[in-house]
Amino acid sequence: MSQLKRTTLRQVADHANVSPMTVSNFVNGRFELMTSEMREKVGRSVKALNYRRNYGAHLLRTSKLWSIGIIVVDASDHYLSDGYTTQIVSGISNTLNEKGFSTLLQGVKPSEFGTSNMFRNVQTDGMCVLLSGSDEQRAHQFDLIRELHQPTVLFLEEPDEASDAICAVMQNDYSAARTLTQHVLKRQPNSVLILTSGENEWAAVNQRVSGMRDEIRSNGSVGDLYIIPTGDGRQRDVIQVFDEHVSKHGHPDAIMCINDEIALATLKALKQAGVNVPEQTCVTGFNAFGLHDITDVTLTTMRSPAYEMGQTGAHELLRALEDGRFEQETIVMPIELVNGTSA
Amino acid sequence: MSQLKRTTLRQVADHANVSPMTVSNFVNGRFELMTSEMREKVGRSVKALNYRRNYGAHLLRTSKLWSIGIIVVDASDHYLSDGYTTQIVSGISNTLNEKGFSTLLQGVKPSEFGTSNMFRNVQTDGMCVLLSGSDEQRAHQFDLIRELHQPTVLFLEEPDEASDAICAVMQNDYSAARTLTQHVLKRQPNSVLILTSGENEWAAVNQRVSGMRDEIRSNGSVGDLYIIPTGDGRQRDVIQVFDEHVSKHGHPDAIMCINDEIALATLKALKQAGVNVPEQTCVTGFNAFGLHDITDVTLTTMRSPAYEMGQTGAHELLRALEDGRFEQETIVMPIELVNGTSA
DNA sequence: ATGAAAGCGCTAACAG
DNA sequence: CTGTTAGCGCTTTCAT
Repeated sequence: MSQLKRTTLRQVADHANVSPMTVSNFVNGRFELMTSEMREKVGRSVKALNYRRNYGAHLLRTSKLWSIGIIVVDASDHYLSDGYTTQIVSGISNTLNEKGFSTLLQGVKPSEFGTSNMFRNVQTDGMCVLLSGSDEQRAHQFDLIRELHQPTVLFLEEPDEASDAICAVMQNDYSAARTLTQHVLKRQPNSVLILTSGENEWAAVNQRVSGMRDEIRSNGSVGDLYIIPTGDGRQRDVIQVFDEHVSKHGHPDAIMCINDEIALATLKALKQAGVNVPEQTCVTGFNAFGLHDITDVTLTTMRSPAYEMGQTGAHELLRALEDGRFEQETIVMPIELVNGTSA
Repeated sequence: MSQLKRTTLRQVADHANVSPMTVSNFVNGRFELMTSEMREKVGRSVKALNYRRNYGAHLLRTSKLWSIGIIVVDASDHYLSDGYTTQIVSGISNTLNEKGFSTLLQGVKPSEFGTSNMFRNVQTDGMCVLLSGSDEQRAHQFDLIRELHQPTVLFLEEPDEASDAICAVMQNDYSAARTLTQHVLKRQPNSVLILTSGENEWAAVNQRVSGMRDEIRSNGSVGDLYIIPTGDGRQRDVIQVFDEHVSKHGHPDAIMCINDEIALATLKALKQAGVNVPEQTCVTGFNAFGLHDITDVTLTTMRSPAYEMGQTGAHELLRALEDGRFEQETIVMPIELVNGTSA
C-alpha cells in the first residue's frame, strides 16, 4: 500500500537536472520543444522515478476533467441486469474510453435520484442518462440534470423542452410497436393481451404500449384488449400473472410482450399449459436480445442497435464538448422486425 | 452550455462578506465552527451564486479522489454482455456509490491492457479488476496493476503472489466443477463432451475444466473425454461446433458446458437433432443466470452469488482504504448445485 | 530550446 | 468563532 508521497514533477526535474517546465512538456508529449537528447534524459528520469502526474493539480490548471458520467435509473439494485441497457452502456463507455475519456458509472433508484454524489460533487464534463420511473419522477430527474448545466445525452426518450445542451438518442418505439402490431393483426385475433413490465417504468415501454393500443383501436377488429403489468418482470411473476389472467378471461388469441424476457416466460407458461405456439396463439417480444431464438419456438420481436446507440450518443457528446452545443436535438435509430416462429 | 467561469469560493466569501475559510467550512459541513446566523448568511450566498466547489482544487489540497476504478478485461466490445460479470459490477458500484465513491468503469481488450487511460492517468484511490486472456496476458495485466500501487480487489482468480495491497474475491470453481461432475457421473456416461468458451479465456473457466477433467480421470469409468472450445460462445457457433463433433464422434452420453449460455445452445442443438434430454444424454451449465430455467428442460447448473461478490469486494476495498492494508488475502464465496431436469 | 515567475481554487494550520 | 497565511503540483506566459 504505502501511499507515501507520489513523485512530483519537480522531483523528476531535479533528478534530470532540468526545469520543471521541460518535464511538463515531456509528459504532455510536446517533444518538438526539446532536443532528442533532452527528451531521452527526461524520459529516463520519468521512468526511474515512476512518475505519474497528479490528477488534481493537472485538473486545477487545465480544468478539463476528461470524464463523462453515465447515470442509469432503475428501480432494482441490479441496474445492469437488462441486456439492452447494458449494450448501450458498453457502446458509450468504449467510445469515450477510446477518445481518452473516463466514464463514471452510477446506478440510481428513481426515488434516490439527486442525492447521488454525481449531483453533489460534479466531476464530469458531460452526462449520458437513462431515466426511468413515473412521469413525475422522470420530469424531476430531468430538471436536476438540466441544473447541472452539462452537455447531456438522453437515451430512449425525448426531453420535455428542447435545449442546445441536450440531445436525445432514441428508437421510435411507438411506430415500431404499430408495425409489430400490424404483423400480429394479420392473424385476426379476437382477444389480445399486452404484458408490460411492472416494477420499472420506462418511457420507451409506455411508447410501445401506446403504439400497440392505437394500432389495435384503429384496426377495430379486436374484441377484447387487456393490458397487464407483470410484477418485477421475472419469470415466476410473469407466469403467475399470465395464468391468473387465463383463468379469468380464457386464453388470448395473441400475446404481445413489451420485452423478450417477458415473452420467453410467456412461451414457457403456454408450454406448461399445453397451448401450441403459433397454432393456438401467438407471442411477440421487443428489443431482441441475445437469446431471443434460444427456445424451439423462436421469438418474433423487434431489434434495434443498442450498442450503436451508445456509440452514437457518445460521439454526439464529444462533438458537443468541442462545439459548445449539440447539432441535433434528436437522433432516431432504426428498428426492424425480427421474424421468428412465435407469431 | 456556457461553461463561462464557475463561481469560486472567494466570490461567495465576498458576496457574504466573510472570509473564504468560513465558506469552506460551510461547504464541508463543519457547521459546529460557526454561529447559526453565519451559517444562514453563507448558505444564502452559496445558493444565490449556485456555487459548487472546484473538484480539481479540492483534490489538489486533499488528495483523496473518492473514486474507484473497475476494469473488465474482455476480448469483445461487449464487455458487459455476460450476465455474471454484470452482476459483479452492479454489486461493486452500488456499494461504493452508497459510501460516496464514484466508480470509473472501463472495458479493455486483453491485448490493449496498459494503454488504457486508467493507467496513463491514475485518478482512482483503488481498483476492482476482472481479468481475462491467456495466462501470459493475465500475468502481464497483473504486473501492470501492481505497479499502480493501489489497493486492488481481484475478482474470480487468485494472484500469483500475495501482497497486502491485493485481495482476491472468488468462488471455488475447481471444487464446484468436481461436485457437478460427480453428479453427472452417477449416470455412468461412457463418453463426455466438455464445451468451453472460445474467444475469452478466463481463469475461472480453466479451473472448471480442470475440475471436470480431474474428477472424470479419478473416477476412471469414462471411456472418451472431449474438450472443445466453441468459437465466440454464441448460439450459432456452439451449435455448429457441437454438430461437427457429433458427426465425427457420435452423440456423447453427457455434455458439460462451462456456462449456461453454451448449455442452452446445446439443448437447442439436441432438440433440433431429435435427441431427448435427459433420457438420451444430459447437459449441464455453470454460473446459473436469470434464464437457466427458461427452456422446458431446465438446466442443471451451479450458482454463486455474483452480486454479493461485488458487494463483498467493494467492502473489503473500503476497509483497506482505511486500514492501509487488506485483512484477508482471499475470500471464497460459496457455490451451490442447482438441480434442473437436464442432468 | 530551456527556464523563471506567477497563480489556478482550495484548505490545513494557526493567529486573533 | 472567524480571519490570515501559506502552499498543494501543475501549466501558462514571458524572458532568456
